[in-house]
This record gives sequence, C-alpha cells and structure tokens, in this order.
Amino acid sequence: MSITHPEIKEKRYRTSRILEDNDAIHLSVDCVIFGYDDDGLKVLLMESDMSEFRGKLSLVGDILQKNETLRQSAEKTLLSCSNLDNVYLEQVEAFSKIKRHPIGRVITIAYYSLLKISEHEITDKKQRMLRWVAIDEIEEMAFDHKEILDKCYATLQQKVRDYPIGFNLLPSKFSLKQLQEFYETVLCIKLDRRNFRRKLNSLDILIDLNKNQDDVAHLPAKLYSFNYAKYEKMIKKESFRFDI
Amino acid sequence: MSITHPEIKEKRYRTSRILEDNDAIHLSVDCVIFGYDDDGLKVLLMESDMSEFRGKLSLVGDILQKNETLRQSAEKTLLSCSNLDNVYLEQVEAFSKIKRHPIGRVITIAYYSLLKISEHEITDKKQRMLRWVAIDEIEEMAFDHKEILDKCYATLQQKVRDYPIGFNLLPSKFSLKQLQEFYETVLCIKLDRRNFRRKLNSLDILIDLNKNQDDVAHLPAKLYSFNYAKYEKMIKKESFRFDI
DNA sequence: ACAAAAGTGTTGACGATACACCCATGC
DNA sequence: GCATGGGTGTATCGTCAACACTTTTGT
Repeated sequence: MSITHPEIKEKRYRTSRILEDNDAIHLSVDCVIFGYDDDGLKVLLMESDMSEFRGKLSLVGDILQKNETLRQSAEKTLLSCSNLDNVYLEQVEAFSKIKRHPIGRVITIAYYSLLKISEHEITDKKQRMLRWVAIDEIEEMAFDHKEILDKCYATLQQKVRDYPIGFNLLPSKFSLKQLQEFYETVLCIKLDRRNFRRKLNSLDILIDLNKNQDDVAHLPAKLYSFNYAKYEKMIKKESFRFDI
Repeated sequence: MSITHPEIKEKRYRTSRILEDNDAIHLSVDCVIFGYDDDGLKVLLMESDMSEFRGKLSLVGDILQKNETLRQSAEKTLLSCSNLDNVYLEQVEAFSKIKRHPIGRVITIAYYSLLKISEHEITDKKQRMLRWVAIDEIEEMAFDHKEILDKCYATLQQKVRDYPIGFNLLPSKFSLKQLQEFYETVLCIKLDRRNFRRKLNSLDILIDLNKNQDDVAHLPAKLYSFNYAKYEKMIKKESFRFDI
C-alpha cells in the first residue's frame, strides 16, 4: 500500500493516530447507539470519513488511548455525540478479522448503548454527519460495521427478553400500550394485549403514576414508570428471568 | 519501573515480545479451558511465570500476533496445551483495566473452551506447569485472572442452561445419571431424577445406544449419545431454548 | 441377602394462550 | 354519534414440581 497515493494521504491525515506505528496492532472501540421513539428503533450513525467507504454509513467510535479503559473510550464517544452520560452501555464482542480495516490491523471492541431519542439531543462535537437511521433501513455499511451492528442487535434482543433494559429506551413515563409496542417493535413479534398486561401486572415492577395521557382523541391511557428499586431487589433474590 | 532491577530483567526476558514498544497498547488472548470428568468441573491452569505472581495460578494465553485473528490465537493456545483442535471455543469479554498487567498496558480478550478431560491428554509444548484445578478450589490468581475466570464460569452456566453445550464436556457415551450429575455440578443445583429424565425424553435429542454399562455393582444404566444433527435442525426452526 | 444405583407414573399448581365486548374521549 | 384506542375476564392446555417403590446387578 503506497503512501504516495492521494487516497492514502487523505487516510493518513484523518486517521493519523493509528498510523504512528505501521507494524503494531491497533485497538478501537465502536459504539452501536440504539435510540427509540414512537417511530421505532434507530441507530445513531455517521457517514464514513474514509474514501474507500464514501457515502457509506459507519458506527461512531474512536481509537483507544493508553490511559483509558475500553468502557471509558465508549463513554467518551457517547459524550462526543450527545451531552448525556449515564446511559446504558454494554460490551458485546471484539472483532478481529485481519483485513477489516483498509489501512492496517485494527481490532475493534463493540459496545452498544441505549437511549431515549426524545430526551437526548444530538450535539455532535466532531462535525461528523450524525443521524438516526431506522434499524430496518440499514443495509450496506463501512468496514465490517454491518456485521457488528447485527451482532449488537441480536444481543439487544436477547437481553430485552431476559432483563427490563427496555426502560432505557422508553420515555420515563409511558402507557402499557407504548410498552407493548416497544417489545413488538424490538423483538419483531406480535403480543396479545390482555396477556401482556396481565404479565406486567404479575411482575409488579411498574409504578402507577395515577396520571393519564391528555390530548388524545380517545380514552386516555394510564401512565406508568419503571420501579428500578424493586427490580434490583428481585434480581438479587432468585434466578429471576424477565421473560417477555 | 527500573529496567536494571533483576526481577524486571526476568520479566523482560519472558515477555520480551510485548515490551518491544513501551508506549503501545498490547493485546493478549487468554483461555479459560474448562474440563470435566467424574470428579467435577476443572480449569486448566499454569503457575505464573512472572515474579510478581510467583506461585500464583494463571490462565494460559499468548500475545496476539499481527497475522492472526483473536480466535486463531486462542486455538493456537489450545493446541499448545493438548493435541486436539476442534474443541468448543467462545469469546467472552475484553478486560482492559489500566493496571491489570504489571509491565505495561495489556488488554486481554478472554475465551473459554470446553473439553472432556478423559479424551484429551494434556501435552504441554511450552514447558509450563499445567494442571487441572477443581473450579471450587481456585482462590487467588495472577493478574485479574480470577475475575476473568469468574466471568467465564458465569457465562458457561448461563449458556449451559440455554444450549446443550454440556455435551462438549461429557464423554461421548454417558448415562442419564452422568448427564444429570453434570448439570447439578456445573449449575450447583439439585435436580429431581424423574423430572430430569422426563425432560430429556421430551427434548428428544439423545440417541439410545442400546448398550449398558458393565462392571458396575448395581443395575447397569443405559448409555446415550447426543444427537447433534437433530439439535441443529431444532434450533433453526423456532425460538428454541434448552432450558434445563 | 444386602448394598447401590436404575428405572418408572400420578397429581396438583401455575402460567401461557386464545378469545370478544364495553368504555371514555376528541372531533 | 362516531372513530379511536383503552381496559377487562374466563376457559383450556401444557409444563413444572413434588413425591415412593420396585428392579437389577455384584459382592
């Protein structure tokens, strides 16, 4: 790979940090940032800044710095996209195919993160082209990022069935219908309304806010919030499975 | 950290490869090799070759080479311990605490592996002090290896409940009692014999070998093997959960 | 004959599924 | 008054848990 080729020069500029040592193995952290609103499940993506992938969508991420852990790097990436910290964040897998990055050997650790779109304004600090893309509209991506996204989505689906992490994606006040729609959307399934409500009732982890929707052209639904404290106690006691 | 100190010299010698560039972040792959026999669940460990951890137990692993994937590195480590390849191997997590390795910044990716102790002779190719250690006798370990082991064991337990990966640990011919003991040992639970047998019967993934134990001082048990082909078909059809 | 483990059935409780009608609100 | 979505109950089925006695073999 000649360093005099103009495309390579561009790459050298944009990703200079990882080119300091051509023989080394480099490490990056990529984030699959899932967001949810009434339109469905979306992922925060940027347009790739590499000429090989011009126009292609890419995950947000960064090269790992020497004085930070993988999680800290992911948190920095989150902060660079939106002003919020304290969002749900979980490591998924390391991807290490030899040729996955065109300019050298880069191994990436994937994290996924969950947030409520309506409550987190995107304020990109790195002049990237960030935008929310509906999960089922994402086709080709830069690098092996589609593979990473697919793996993270599968992990999210698994996790959502076993633990109530969906409450990181839903607004803090929600109706049972919204909750059901969330599960139907994320898991791509249909649920029976009455059975779903009975299930949630028996789990006893919602707080009845004694409030109703307003401004809706029909019977206003009751609003609930998630009882984190109660849930924490439950998982400590036994082999608890949320099991939606 | 002075390089003239004799202990440091020893470390430099033994781990010379990862000291070539003191400023870089280095990558290793560590393997939690689980083995099982009638005595229970064990892990293949070595005595640490680092003076800081003299006498402490350590996972086996290696520095990642530039021309190999993480999985290939793990497979190489497995081959260096025992002549077998084609063993169950799965990535678990990357560990990246800043001070986890005394001689520099080393991030490690943990894999766990499953094998039948009786069918895999240990033939160490690197003159380490390898031995099988019962899982409940492992206390202190070198580096953060205890933390890594604990995480891998938790992952194994989770996985064993959902998928029949236990058949990688059991002998290829086994009795229902052996199978039940396996689940009881690995999951640290007690199971009802009749309910367990009914469960396995209903799953219909065992092959009745029409053979019995011999040389036992009691009614000889029937022997079974696992029907991999049938299981593969099952998981493709629906949302299958083994659910022991 | 005895010790040791193999093998076998029934019941009751609970949770999952399937399904249809009335109610409150905004327009 | 009508369109829209909210809210509720019951019957059936399958699955899980609890439980004790008889059989076969080697010594």
